[in-house]
Amino acid sequence: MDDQAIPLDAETKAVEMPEDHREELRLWLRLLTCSTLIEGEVRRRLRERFDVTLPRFDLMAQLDKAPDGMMLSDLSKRMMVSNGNLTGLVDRLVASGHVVRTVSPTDRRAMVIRLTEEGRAEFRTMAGEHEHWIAELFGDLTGKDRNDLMRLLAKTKLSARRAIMGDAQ
Amino acid sequence: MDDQAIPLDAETKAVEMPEDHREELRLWLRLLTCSTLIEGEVRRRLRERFDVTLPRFDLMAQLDKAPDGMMLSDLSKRMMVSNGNLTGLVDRLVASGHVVRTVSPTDRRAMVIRLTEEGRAEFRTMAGEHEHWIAELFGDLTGKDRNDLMRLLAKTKLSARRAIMGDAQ
DNA sequence: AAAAATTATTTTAAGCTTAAAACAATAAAT
DNA sequence: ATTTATTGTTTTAAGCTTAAAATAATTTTT
Repeated sequence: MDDQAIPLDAETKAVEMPEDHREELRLWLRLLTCSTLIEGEVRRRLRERFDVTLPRFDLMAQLDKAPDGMMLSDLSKRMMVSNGNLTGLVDRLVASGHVVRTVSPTDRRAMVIRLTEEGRAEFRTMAGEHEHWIAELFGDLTGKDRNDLMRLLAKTKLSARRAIMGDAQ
Repeated sequence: MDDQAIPLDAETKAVEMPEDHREELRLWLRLLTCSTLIEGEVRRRLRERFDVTLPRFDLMAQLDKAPDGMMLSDLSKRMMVSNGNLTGLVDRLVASGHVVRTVSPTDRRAMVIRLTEEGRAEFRTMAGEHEHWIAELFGDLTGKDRNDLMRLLAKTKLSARRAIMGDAQ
């Protein structure tokens, strides 16, 4: 709409007239700063308090929601990380006794990953504290702030998805 | 304030009465999803289009704003990454001819990192496209959306900082 | 001025992460 | 039924990332 505010003749139109997207850029950088800041602190506390890494915690969080376990490829989609990444992560969590890896009975390619009893118990303890950390980190936001932010981030998520995947699918 | 809505007798008070912070948790996960989604796409396009990694791009973006270069430790603070991380990153950017590393004339401990002419030219090209990608990714947000989101993220950033550093300093 | 503390950077070890290639099993097409 | 394509996982190579320890120079304290 700004483009139409000032009438342009044919010559002026032909000249490269780059739109200014600094506002969107600042928005993106601020979003990134927020998540980096919070993620870094969560990572630090998880290590300090439970000697666990954030990726391990995230993986266990996914499995905690799936009592019957999850396929590695589903984990990959949910966590938005590569399959190869998960292979190593699961290796280490198997080694530490937090999860088990079994071959799917219906598909011999697929691996089903499941929390062990100990893994689940340990995760629940960590998750309890984690929830308080998050509440503390977002503590200055009012209920309305959180609501508004939630809505705007939902819209942002959809916008990004559309830009990434195209409107198709 | 919710705690005071229902009067509790001494006995009830003594029982563990955990507050529910699932709302904040969902907010955090949504924020993280947004930044992971966008960051992943930017990373993918930088590689595809310019064969460059996001950390390299970020480092050059900082240097582009500092014509006289920056100290490694300042870079570290700005980018919110460890010093050790930067040492390797700078190594690789020196090897590819994008930046130069010089000892500070005023402090023999300090390294000043600067873009080369080629590095700056290449960065400017990439930054131009990058700005369009971001605009596209946030394309479904209205001007008001962007404004509101900007404000809420500013508040979130302050809230997180307070929680991390404490009110002091 | 010498000792102690701080600041700036690098090194190290371990783990995280990705993209791309390889492998293996299932599903679809002929 | 065989070929072809797809799907699920692992491996590989390179790079990113951190925390902690080590090194070196500056600043502060005594």
